[in-house]
Amino acid sequence: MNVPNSPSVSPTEGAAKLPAHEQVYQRLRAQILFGELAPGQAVTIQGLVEALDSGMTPVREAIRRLISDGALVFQGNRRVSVPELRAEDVDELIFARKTVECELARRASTRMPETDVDALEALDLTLDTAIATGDVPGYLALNYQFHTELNAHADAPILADLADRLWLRFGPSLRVVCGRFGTQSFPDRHKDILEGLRKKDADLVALAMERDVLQGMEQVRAGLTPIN
Amino acid sequence: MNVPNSPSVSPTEGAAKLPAHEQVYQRLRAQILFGELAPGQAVTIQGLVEALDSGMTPVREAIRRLISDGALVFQGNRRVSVPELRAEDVDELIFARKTVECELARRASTRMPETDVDALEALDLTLDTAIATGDVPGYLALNYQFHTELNAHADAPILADLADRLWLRFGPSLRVVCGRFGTQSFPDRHKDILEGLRKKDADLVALAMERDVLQGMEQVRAGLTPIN
DNA sequence: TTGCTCAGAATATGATCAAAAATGGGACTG
DNA sequence: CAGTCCCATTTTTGATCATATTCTGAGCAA
Repeated sequence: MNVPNSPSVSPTEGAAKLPAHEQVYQRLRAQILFGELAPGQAVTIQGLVEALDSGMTPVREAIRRLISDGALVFQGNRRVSVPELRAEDVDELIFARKTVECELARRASTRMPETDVDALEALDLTLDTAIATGDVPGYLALNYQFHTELNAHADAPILADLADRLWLRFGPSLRVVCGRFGTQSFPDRHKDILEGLRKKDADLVALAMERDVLQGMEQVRAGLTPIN
Repeated sequence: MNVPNSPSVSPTEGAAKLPAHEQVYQRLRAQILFGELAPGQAVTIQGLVEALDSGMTPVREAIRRLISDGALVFQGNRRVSVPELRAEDVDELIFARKTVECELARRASTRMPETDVDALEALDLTLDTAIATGDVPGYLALNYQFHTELNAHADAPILADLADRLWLRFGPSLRVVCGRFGTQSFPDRHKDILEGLRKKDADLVALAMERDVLQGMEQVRAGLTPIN
């Protein structure tokens, strides 16, 4: 799931040219999205400076961006931590994801060329093996990638951006769910989505997406820490 | 060792409670939201350091946050500027605002106490005078405040956050429209919204909000620069 | 318990380095 | 001979870091 850091091959272009604050942002973002940082966990600037072997300024900028993303919360005093999801938050996320991601799926169904559907299906097969083998990090990364690539084909950058932000909010909790129940409990609707994409049936895709979102979010709700 | 506590009176200033990067963020955000920065205008760090008489780090962090908000865009090379809205963007914004803000209005209609509806109505009266007198900055600020306070009463922080972000995207363009057509061309639906809030009629509020959003966004669409 | 002190972390500044845009001179072409 | 294009120089701006300053919260003493 990581970007292959091979700056030796392509000297002119590649990940090595990204500024440090961008690299720190991407890494931290991935860590949050895939649950390497637990909900409620404190995040300190100097801790990240040491952990990521970076300077202080890039870390600060990355943290600001992630706070704005809703992926981190600023706790009044100067403390920053990974947010903990509440039951009411899940209701909002369900509504927002249903409307935004269904619309994105609808748009993608009319714009996605056949070859890209093939690629998405191949991705979904890899996802299935990750589920079968209980590979939690792989499952989280591939599931996210499935939805992200679908959204990217909707040709709607603002909506895709909204969807991306929503994922950042429940990413840490999703990981908790997987840790508690395993990957077996995630019967997704990706096959239905793919079928709809092949038929270019927007309604079918939207319906399948709605079910996929609902199933995923109900799992998240079930995995919320009851009170403490 | 410091001088013992005398925090009662501060001799030099009174508003030093917020950290500098927060102050810079609020100011820049307001400038973008209310169109003091034109779409397409370049934003430089050092320019802001001089203009706001601040250090480099606070400006830098504020810019990162605003990029994450979608209020500024990072233009590949290290340049940052105020984004220019395109016709397709308006379509997305219409969809997103309609779904998100209508839901927020729906929720607010069942939760907003009578006294707060009164306050909102008073705000709307001030807004009317701003429209009548052609006070563009006042109109923009009060209109934003009307919607923000309504959203705040929905008890849905995630959705309210999404809505706030959407406003940042079309704020600069809204100012352009006002500069071109004046405030007279904005017949809002606030009266209908208020009526629905009084009756606690969620459907009525949602319908009025949908019309208000549509009217506003169509104005924005009409004011897009048709060049290139 | 209350108040003081102190260690440590966050905030903010300015300097330094690097990169990109702007500028200007020179050569080439019409 | 004039205009234009290209490339090197200059200058502006962004990125990063080391360091000083401020603030928070915990520990200790009365």
